[in-house]
Amino acid sequence: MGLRERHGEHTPGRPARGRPRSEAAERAIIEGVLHLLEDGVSISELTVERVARTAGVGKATIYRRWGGKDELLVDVLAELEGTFTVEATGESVRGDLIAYLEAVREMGGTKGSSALWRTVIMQGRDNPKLAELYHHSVVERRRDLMRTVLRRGIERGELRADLDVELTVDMLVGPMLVRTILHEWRPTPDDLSARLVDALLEGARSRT
Amino acid sequence: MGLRERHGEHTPGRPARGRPRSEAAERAIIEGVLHLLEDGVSISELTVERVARTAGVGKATIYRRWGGKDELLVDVLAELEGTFTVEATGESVRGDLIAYLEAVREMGGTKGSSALWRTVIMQGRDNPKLAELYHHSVVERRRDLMRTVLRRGIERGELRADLDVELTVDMLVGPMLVRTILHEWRPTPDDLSARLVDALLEGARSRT
Amino acid sequence: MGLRERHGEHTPGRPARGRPRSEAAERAIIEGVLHLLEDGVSISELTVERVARTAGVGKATIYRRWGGKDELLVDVLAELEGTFTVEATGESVRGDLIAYLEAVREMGGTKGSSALWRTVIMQGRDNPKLAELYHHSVVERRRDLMRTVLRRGIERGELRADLDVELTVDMLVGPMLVRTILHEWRPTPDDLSARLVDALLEGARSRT
Amino acid sequence: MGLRERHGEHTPGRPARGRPRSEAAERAIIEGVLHLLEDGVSISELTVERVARTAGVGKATIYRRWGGKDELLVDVLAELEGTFTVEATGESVRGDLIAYLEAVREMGGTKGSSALWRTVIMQGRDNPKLAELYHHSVVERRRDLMRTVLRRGIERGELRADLDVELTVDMLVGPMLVRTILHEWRPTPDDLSARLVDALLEGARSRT
DNA sequence: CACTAACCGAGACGGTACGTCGAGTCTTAAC
DNA sequence: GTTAAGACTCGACGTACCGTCTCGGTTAGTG
Repeated sequence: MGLRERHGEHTPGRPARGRPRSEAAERAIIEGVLHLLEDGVSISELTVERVARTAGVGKATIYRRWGGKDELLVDVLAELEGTFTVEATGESVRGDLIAYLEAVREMGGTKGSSALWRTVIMQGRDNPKLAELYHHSVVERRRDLMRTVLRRGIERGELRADLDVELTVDMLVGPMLVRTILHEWRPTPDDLSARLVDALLEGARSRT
Repeated sequence: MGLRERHGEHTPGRPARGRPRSEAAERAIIEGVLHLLEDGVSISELTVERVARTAGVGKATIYRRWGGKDELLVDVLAELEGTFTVEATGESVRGDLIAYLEAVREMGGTKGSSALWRTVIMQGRDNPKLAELYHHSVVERRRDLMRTVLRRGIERGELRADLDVELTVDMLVGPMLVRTILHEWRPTPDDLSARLVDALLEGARSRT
Repeated sequence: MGLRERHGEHTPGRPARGRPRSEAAERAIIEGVLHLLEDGVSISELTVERVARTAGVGKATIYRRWGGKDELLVDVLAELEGTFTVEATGESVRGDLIAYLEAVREMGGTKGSSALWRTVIMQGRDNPKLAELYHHSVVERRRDLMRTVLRRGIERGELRADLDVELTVDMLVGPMLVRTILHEWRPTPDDLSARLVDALLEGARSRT
Repeated sequence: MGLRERHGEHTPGRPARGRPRSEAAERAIIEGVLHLLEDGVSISELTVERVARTAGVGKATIYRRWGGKDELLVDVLAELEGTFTVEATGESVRGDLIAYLEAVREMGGTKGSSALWRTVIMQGRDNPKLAELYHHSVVERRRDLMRTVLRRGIERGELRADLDVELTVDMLVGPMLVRTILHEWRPTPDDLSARLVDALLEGARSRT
């Protein structure tokens, strides 16, 4: 995943010494967190102590792999991210963008996912390295998908040549985040993605 | 403000007895938090214990007014919100929207402000009542300003008659939030507001 | 007792501020330790965590008063020491010495007492200040009683004029310690004190 | 030595198979402990983990030989005990006893020796088997030397015929222990042994 | 000479206790 | 009845060792 295996792992240069780290323990920890989140345990209730108890693991085994709760949660989020897939047909820019936003919407709906998003956003100030790491390996990967779609649209002539790609990505991602994370309680109608893409494509100005 | 003065205050019906609450203490607490935030103290370092020490106040004095750190922070955010003003001339929808977004951008740049935003966002799951309270008295007030502008634009014929107002608000607010809170580190060029409004008005579709 | 009230207690100079320390908590802690010792809990099983649980007290409340388990145990020992009394009639040196040794023997037989003795002896190297404090306020007090008895014996002519008082104290205390602490399992016959005193008085040399 | 080679050693009945235990490792461990003790490391700081690190040995290598820290320390003490020798000429009871006590005094002065004594004393309650083992193989051996000297004195008529040998041993050993272990800080004058023996022989009673 | 069982250092494992910190509540004297 | 101060119980923090287990890699004998 590129996020895990960062903390105190042995350097691949020298030969592996001592008992290797248990993959079973690692899985038990991450799945323990997911299980707790699915049970509606909030982030502040998600103590390292409790995760260890749930996973049937010593606290030290957690701290051996991650520097603390935050780093662990980033990896759990990465685990969820692994399930993120987009079915972009490439037939039209409109279709691809809608497919992408639908995928984002589904992710946001996943149990615990938005709570985790919140946490990583929260940690941005406290732990800049963590935030940067997360953004480079998760956020940027997603944004790149959109950039590719948009650039192809410009090349094909479907989108205006002077389009500000970065700004457009923000205009697609931003509203989706507002709905799924900030105003989680607000309903997200099924055709939200389509309406958002259309609004972006057609513009708000009256054309009489 | 509507947010403060909620917790454990004596009912105005019966006569006030004993020593009245010190307004000086209240100011000292809120300004203590602001001072700490300006000094780069992160939210997790912002303990009630530390706030009390900084403000030269007993912990009980804080708990007498607010239910906990979260409620206190909402009031501090409301304090900041009080400085939020928009100079909307009413001359054109474009100008008003740009003026509004510029005001949002300035708020986001305020020291500690985005950290507080993060916190309230974070608390959404843990403390739904708090989130709701915050949204109704701060967020909705802001959104109402935009709705008014947009509806006036529709009436004037500047905006298309079938415009989805709520969605459009999200498309203006969302990207701004992404910049000022999520990707705080990304540069926010001076003309960002104008470019965002224009992109929204004109649409992305190529018009040959 | 002179041993307690050492750790982090407020200086009597300035006025007492804040909630005073709970004497009930203090009693609960010390009596909790005594209760555990009586239940046959060994010193290494006597964790701070367990004492806190038994006494129904937070760990911090213990650490607020004592620097750690060792200091606490010295105070518990002092508590036991408070029950140490000798019924010396002053009629004869022999009688007084026997009475004293009997008192020592009873103390050693007290549940938990010898375990505590062991601990303090043990800590001698690790924590010299603690050991010194203990010796000055407990051990020396006891030895002084014996010195007085012995000096009175010399004045009366019951004991030889050139008697080495310190050495004689050691010769009385040492064997008793060997029996009650070191070789706890060895039987201590009822007339042990008398035989010890007589052996000391009469000497081992054959007198034909 | 009689103490070592107890733990998990292969039964001599069946043929020895596999790699034999490294004597070098064993020496490294014991000398590691002695080295640490000489460096002023206290018993509570003397963790198995640290001993293993110091000796350049895996923890399992220690646990393969001894059941834990306590058993290891008994063996280290036995190592020291090996240096205990008495030069008893047999010419007079007085001379032999003094020679013996001098040997004890020298042992007590050895670096780390008294700390180890303390430890074994300490463990008496927690680990009775250990204490018994230690007493039978170290303490009793020493005491037997004294019993022999005393009985010879009685036979020769140097000592009174009704002498309580056990009690007399205690009266010789006890004061020496008090000085070298309990009151380690008290000076032990060169002629202490002689004065102690003389006091025991002559008695305290005034003989006018 | 190959086999193989038990050793070796290293270090991860599930635990327990450590001593500290903060949460939110309670109890003083002072005003 | 408030105030600042500082106690209280509770529970999580992150660390250190415990005694055990598991690696890859020796190091004898035996077959």
